[in-house]
Amino acid sequence: MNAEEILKLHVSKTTTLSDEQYGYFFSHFKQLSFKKGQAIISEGDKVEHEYFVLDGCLKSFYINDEVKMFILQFAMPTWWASDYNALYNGTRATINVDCITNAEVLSLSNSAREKLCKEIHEVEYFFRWRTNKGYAAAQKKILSSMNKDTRHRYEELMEQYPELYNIVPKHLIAAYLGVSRETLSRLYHP
Amino acid sequence: MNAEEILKLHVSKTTTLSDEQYGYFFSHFKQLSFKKGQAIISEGDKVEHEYFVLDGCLKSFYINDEVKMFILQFAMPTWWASDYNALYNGTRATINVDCITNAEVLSLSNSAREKLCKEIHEVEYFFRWRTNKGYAAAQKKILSSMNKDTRHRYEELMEQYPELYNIVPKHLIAAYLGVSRETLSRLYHP
DNA sequence: CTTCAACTGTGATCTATGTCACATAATTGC
DNA sequence: GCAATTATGTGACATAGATCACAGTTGAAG
Repeated sequence: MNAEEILKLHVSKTTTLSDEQYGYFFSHFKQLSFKKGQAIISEGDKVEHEYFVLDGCLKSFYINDEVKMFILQFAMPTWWASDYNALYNGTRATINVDCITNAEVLSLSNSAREKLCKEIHEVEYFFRWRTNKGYAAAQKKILSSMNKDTRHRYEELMEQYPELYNIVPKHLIAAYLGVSRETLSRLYHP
Repeated sequence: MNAEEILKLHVSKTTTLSDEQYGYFFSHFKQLSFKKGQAIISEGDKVEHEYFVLDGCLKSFYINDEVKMFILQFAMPTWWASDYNALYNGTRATINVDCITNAEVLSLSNSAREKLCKEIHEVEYFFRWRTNKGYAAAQKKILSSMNKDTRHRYEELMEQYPELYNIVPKHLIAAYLGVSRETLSRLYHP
């Protein structure tokens, strides 16, 4: 399946666009290839785009003053990633996004999204819906981190995204769960 | 300021509606009064509405199997609250919402929101924008909880919402920060 | 005004997790 | 194919925070 079809399938799950509308919509995206380890957004950057993952796996993460990494999200195919705070507010990036594996993505600029939302009511619906999903997922993550112990959160993650087990090194999983790599290791090597 | 004016001011910060459009928009809201301690949404309820706070303070929270409470959000005037997961997906509530103080709210049903979004493009823009804000706030909360110690998170909260200090009992603040009331108490009484 | 419930403070433990240190294994680049 | 990273396992110890127990304090309702 090519990029145009993958995105179309994704959009059509919630939104109805005519072929003409979809063609116009898709024309605003640019396809990009990245190598494993390559940065897409780095702290301090001007953030002008968001990214739709076609293939591969990205991570969005924050590095604190003690140079410790905290992973907000792994982005698998059909997921979106960016520093949305910076993107919406026109501020500099505080979140980084880079590639855990080689990746194919579609980029969409903030201005193109806003233009499309203005021009096509259905597109605005689509992006509202998408953010709703993101918001619900974020809430769930907050509750899960307050409520459940590390083992539970690890198993929840593995159950929901088994692909991660093979693709993502354990210390990154630990950084996602918010524990040290040693703690995660000891969970299954007591 | 009355309910209609408060909501109008809130909406007009991001969105331009004609007086006629706004009147129509507002006609879909219902004003409700609640007493301190009263429940608005309880676990297991069918969730059909979201709530815009005019006056007072709500909390949205989760109770786990050990009957421990975790607060997701305090909702102050001009904030929105509901169990959005349940609201969007038509599932039963897992999140509770109740009143920390007496409260005046405007309720909007899910179906009315969707109808308004369909009918008035600008309204769809408003709700997309609103969820964007919520999403950004949720991300910030996730990072903050992974990254900062309890004292930092407490001070951040107090700095951003000083009103809470007088209105909200400390054990609820602790439930928001995800620590025990004893730990929070000891922060400032060592 | 008084009575009961909700809220807050504080000591004595216990426990999960962090940190540091080092060893080994697996990947990647050349 | 080998060297150099990068990833993982594991012991010893430190520590933030949980839990339990109880006392004092405030506040709301009759």
